[in-house]
Amino acid sequence: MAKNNSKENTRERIINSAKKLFAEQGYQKTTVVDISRQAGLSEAALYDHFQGKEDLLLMIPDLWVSELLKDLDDQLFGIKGAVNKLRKYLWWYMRRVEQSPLDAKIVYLYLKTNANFLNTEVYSNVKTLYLYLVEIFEEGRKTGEMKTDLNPRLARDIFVGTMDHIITRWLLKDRSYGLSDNLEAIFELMVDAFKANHSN
Amino acid sequence: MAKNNSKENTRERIINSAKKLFAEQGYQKTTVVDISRQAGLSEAALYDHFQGKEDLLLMIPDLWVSELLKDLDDQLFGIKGAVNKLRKYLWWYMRRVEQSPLDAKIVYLYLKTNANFLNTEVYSNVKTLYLYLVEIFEEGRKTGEMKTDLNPRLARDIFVGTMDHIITRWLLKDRSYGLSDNLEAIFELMVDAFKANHSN
DNA sequence: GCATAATCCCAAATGATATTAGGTTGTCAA
DNA sequence: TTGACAACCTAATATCATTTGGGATTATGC
Repeated sequence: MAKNNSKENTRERIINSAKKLFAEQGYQKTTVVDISRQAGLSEAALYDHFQGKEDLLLMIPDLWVSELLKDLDDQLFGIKGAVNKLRKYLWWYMRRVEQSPLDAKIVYLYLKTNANFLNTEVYSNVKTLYLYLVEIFEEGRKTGEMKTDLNPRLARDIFVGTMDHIITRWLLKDRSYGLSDNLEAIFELMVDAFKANHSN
Repeated sequence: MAKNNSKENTRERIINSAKKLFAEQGYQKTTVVDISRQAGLSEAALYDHFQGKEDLLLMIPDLWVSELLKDLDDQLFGIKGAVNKLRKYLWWYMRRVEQSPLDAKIVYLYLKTNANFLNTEVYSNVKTLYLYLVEIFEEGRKTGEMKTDLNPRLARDIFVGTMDHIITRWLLKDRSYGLSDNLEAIFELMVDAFKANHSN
């Protein structure tokens, strides 16, 4: 239907406008008027599509993280060995962040401060993304590729923490350098924490 | 002087009120009226002491991080070996966070989203805090206690990223468990990424 | 002492901005 | 044709952050 289509179009236009403005000026400094102007609408019309400004903020990364989740299976399919999967995970994720810096900025800088984040669909999807890591570490432990006494959740903390830290700094510094610089070096470093000690 | 003293008192009362409310309800949901009521003042009086709500937000962790910085030298003094210093750093920092959860919450959840964060005194102090880590890693590299080809800045990224991740989760989960649970285990794991391989 | 200035505080505007009310137009199905 | 509904609008209203313009109290200089 043309109607439905136009509605979807408008929704998308609003989301994209908000995404752009939130990422550029920050959540607080962006006004609802800004967003609706950018989308070519009145403020009131925006409220027919979204509950409000905060709702809009939570909506934006929802889509992105869902897509990530959908893609991940594909990306890891057919890769042999825990270390290789882990490497793929890292490069894949960093690339996706680099390709969608606006979404990433909203997730990393604005979402976590929101009191409702933990009740969000996004949060549950992020947890699932991380779950893959735990599984990879478990696989590595079982196959002996990694330490046999490796605690997969602690390993995940190190891995995710390091990724998040690098990403957050990159976002704060306005993406003035390549996100994947030094990535292989840092990967090798981290992996030494997980790998079985071959010389023993 | 009594006057100066009272002024300092009021300033402190305002800061403590704001700290409490920001940490409890979040920055956005806390109003200036809330803060001034809590401090037993009118809104207008608050503006004689601070430039505004945002200024207040940036002021709060300033004090805390300065204190941390002052304390750090003392804490590391007299500890021999890079790994031992690193362990001390981790436990010390986590304890300080546990002791000042309100400050930590503001730094970790609200400050990073602020556009002016990078121009803040806090940011520069945080960088100095991290610099100690780089120095520890350099020492470890030089003495052979750690890998001779260890890149100290990458090692710092892993270390800081992991700490931050653990702290952020703890804060988001409303500090419902001990922050230092599993700390030694995660430390041992991380250190394997940095340590020289003794068997080679 | 006394005038002057400075400090600390307030009640009441002001201004910006999120949100809502109520109405208009256009589309479509019966 | 008409009634319902979708999508949009203009014009309130509500909620704060911030300013204005003092009032009281306390130092400071003479």
